[in-house]
Amino acid sequence: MLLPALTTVEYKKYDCLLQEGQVCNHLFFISTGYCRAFYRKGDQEINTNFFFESEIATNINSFWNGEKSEFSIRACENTTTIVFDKPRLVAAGQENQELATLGWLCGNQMAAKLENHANLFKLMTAQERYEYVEEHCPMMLQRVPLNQLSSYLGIARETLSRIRGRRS
Amino acid sequence: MLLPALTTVEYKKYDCLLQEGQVCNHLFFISTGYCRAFYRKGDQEINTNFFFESEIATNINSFWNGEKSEFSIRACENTTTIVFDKPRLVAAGQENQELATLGWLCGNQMAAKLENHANLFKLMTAQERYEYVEEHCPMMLQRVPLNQLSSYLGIARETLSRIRGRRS
DNA sequence: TCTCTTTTGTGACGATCGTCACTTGTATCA
DNA sequence: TGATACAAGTGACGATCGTCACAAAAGAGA
Repeated sequence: MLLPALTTVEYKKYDCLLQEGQVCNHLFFISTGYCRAFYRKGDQEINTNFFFESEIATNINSFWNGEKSEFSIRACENTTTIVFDKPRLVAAGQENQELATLGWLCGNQMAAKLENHANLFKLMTAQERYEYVEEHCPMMLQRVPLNQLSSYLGIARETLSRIRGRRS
Repeated sequence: MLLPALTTVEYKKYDCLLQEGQVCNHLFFISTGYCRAFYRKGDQEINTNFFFESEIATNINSFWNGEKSEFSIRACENTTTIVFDKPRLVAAGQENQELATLGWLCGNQMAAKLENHANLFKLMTAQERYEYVEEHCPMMLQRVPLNQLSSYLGIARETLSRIRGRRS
């Protein structure tokens, strides 16, 4: 029942999954690779999220409410995704109760992730935030270049470099 | 169809809607008053969220996944809520497709709120965060005491007091 | 109205972090 | 493999913000 809503799509490094200003009509389930969500602020990019294998990359607001996205999503490696098309997903959801729950599962996962992340800033200092990621998402440190990570953690690239140096 | 799942409950100021360590089995729709969600960190409380009229207060993770809540929710004023009971809500959802969507509407609203909040810290300085709230949630400044607001904005109480002084 | 408590304001000082400028290291690709 | 671009490390300096201590103001209750 789901099959018609699914497509496998490959993105090359730097390719755009979602462009700022567009409406997001897809859920991207990441099979391999990873990607990042970022805002533009003046002449720089601020990373607000990273999506790795088995996570769903999307702009929930844009997807459900049809609003234009304020951020872009780009592949950071060559990335294979399983794309859920919105109209077809909705159609499938009409026929099957189970599929409808996919919607809130997705929102749920996203909310949990965002809440954790927001709390990093309220509960911890810059150094503690780094150590948190070190412990809970070591993969992130291995795969995401430091200059990309810095805006995600709200720390200047130079400071992040020094924090890392301090503890090895 | 929804009626059996609904109860009106009144909470007095300081009353507890959700206790840290408990599983959250309710959605609290706020009719009047407001409440706050907070973590305990050492001997202090860190506010992570405020819920005002027409918003739904809950711990989404705990509600959907049955995990113990890591934070508490307390009334900050005498507060009237419409409580959605989980088992009854699920039962109603079985019979009616429309009701099932309530689940992701709620998660969706929460995710949007959390995302905005997380971005405050990555995109803005302390002063800009204050100005953002001043512009987008002026009610918060009027109703939430400054010492409660400070942890929500990740700013020391004293600094927040000075920021406010600077701009009047 | 008068305590007692809570909230807010203010000064001084130090720690942390951001910024700028530059160097070093590491990919990438013709 | 050499040239170019990108990523990461480093030093110096200043701005911002947190912390501590205390004073003023505002509420709450008897």
